[in-house]
Amino acid sequence: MSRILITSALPYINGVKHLGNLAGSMLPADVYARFERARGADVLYICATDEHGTPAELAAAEAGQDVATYCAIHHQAQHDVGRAFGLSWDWFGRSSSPQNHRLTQHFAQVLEDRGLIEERVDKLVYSIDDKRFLPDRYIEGTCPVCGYEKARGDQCDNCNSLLDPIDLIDPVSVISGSRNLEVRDTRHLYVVQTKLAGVIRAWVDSKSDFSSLARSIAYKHLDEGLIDRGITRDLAWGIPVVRHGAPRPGFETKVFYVWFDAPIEYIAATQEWSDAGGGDWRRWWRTDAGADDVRYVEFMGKDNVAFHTVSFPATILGSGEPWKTVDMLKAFNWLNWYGGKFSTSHKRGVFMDSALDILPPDCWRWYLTANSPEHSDSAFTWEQLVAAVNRDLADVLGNFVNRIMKFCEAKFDGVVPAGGAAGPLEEALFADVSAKLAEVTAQFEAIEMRKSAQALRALWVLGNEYLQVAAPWTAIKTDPERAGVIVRTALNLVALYARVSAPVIPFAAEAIACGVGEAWPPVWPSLDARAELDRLPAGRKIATPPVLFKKIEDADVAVWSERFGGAD
RNA sequence: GGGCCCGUAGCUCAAUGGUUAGAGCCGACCGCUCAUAACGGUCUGGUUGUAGGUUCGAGUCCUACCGGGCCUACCA
Repeated sequence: MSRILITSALPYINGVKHLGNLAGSMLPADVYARFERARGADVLYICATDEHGTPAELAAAEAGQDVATYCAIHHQAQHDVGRAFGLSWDWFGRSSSPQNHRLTQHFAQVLEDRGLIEERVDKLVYSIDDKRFLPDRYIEGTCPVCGYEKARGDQCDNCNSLLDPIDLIDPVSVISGSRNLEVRDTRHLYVVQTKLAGVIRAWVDSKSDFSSLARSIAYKHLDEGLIDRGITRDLAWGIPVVRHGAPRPGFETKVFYVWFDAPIEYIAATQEWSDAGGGDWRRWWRTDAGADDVRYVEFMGKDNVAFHTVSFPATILGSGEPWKTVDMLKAFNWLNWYGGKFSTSHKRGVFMDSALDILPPDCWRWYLTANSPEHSDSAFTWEQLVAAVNRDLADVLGNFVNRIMKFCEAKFDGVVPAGGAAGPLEEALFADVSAKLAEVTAQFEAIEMRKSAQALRALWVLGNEYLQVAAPWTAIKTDPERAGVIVRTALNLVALYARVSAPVIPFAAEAIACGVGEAWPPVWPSLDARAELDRLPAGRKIATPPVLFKKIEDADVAVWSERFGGAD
């Protein structure tokens, strides 16, 4: 049995995620996990909240909570909304877990033992009123190049110059507005990535399954020369910096940088799963404990690629320990909101919790799969959402299931008809379905989201085409046995659709499977349509499920546009 | 500034350098009546951003330009 480890980029703890976060990592990872499980693979799908860093501290302060409480609440909220979307994580962990503390500290220790960590003194801007060092982007001031007054510490949005916050004229803290700032020396740990360039390049060279996007980003950093990375920060919330198990002298008020510990949480979350009785985490992550035959697939937005192709590999390759590394890296672009970005503050865009207020999860899952931003940025529009739900789900799939099951209930007492044999129409159908099954399987296997949806839809369409030509409503009047063959074949199509659609629309698929009395969770079909469309036993009682996909009305769109923005 | 990506039908997107550039949606027409006013069929629709170049052959490769987007390591 093949074993597949799947991770999706860790959603940051800071508030509910929007549809772009879902579309660009968690949803495609879930679709792939469901597909491979149905095929019989041993799948482990791991995700977690990324809980450290300045934004978490600030969000907690704004909410009037201590950081630990804030993170606990929002971890649970993200967990619940993810489950409501049907995300089938085997474990949804927390980067603040004890397991991640231990493992992050372990990696730092091992890297230092191997001479890959150095202490250096940086000059950073300290805000006396905020009582904290300010990350570059939390400082604003006048651009020394062009005079723009709202330049951020790292870059001027007006002239695009890359800046050092120390050079800003009249700097101000974005957090408090305070101008009471000073430059202070601060000591930090650095991973000496310059020593690892050869190892990382050889590793990237060996990853032929990486997308061109992932490879080009990795090579860009390698070609320009890797920069040693600071892996500690002056913060209270995070993983303490220790040495040989004791607080590291001079680092008592510092923690590891969130980007150092977050990817390590992929492994630590698996340990959390393990400790909770899930199984042996080593079989998935240690090549000296059976992880050699694991295929590891990562899903992420393109902003994450450099961290997953350069800095995280630097951590685990630098350790010299036998860790499993990623085999396939699937990177996504952005889902935009009417050409712009999703924005909480401007009330633009739909976030995961409110999305479920207005439509069931399958509608979103289908839309975001069929319009996945996998090869370039894509734009959310209400028009496309309506088309995806009303045309694809309601008219093509939902109506097909409904029309044939209702017909069966009306003419055959809701029982799978017996008797008769497949004729030329069925033979043609078998050939078409076999071809489409092959296409659907190939696209899911290749993790091509849009093409998977396209192929699924083409498979659904075959059902309506078949019914149109076979016309059981005519046959029932003259040749009941022939009508029985048609109904039985079409009901088998219904059952088949439940199985192949399950990765994308699991809730509807389960309702359909239940309606025709089929087992759940589903098993992926073979490519032999003749066999797959002759599975339902004659005489089985079926029950038409309630309307699978309610259509979206113009009035709904008007209300939603008002509530969420867009279309204006 | 550096790097990367994109530009194809009204819209969203396809097309290992190889027939006449294809799908879905939208639109028009025809058919069907089992079904969620649903389904099926036919048709309309293109100087592939612009200008050059390489090639027997270019949407695809090269150059320049125009337009849009992303990344750039301390937001994550």
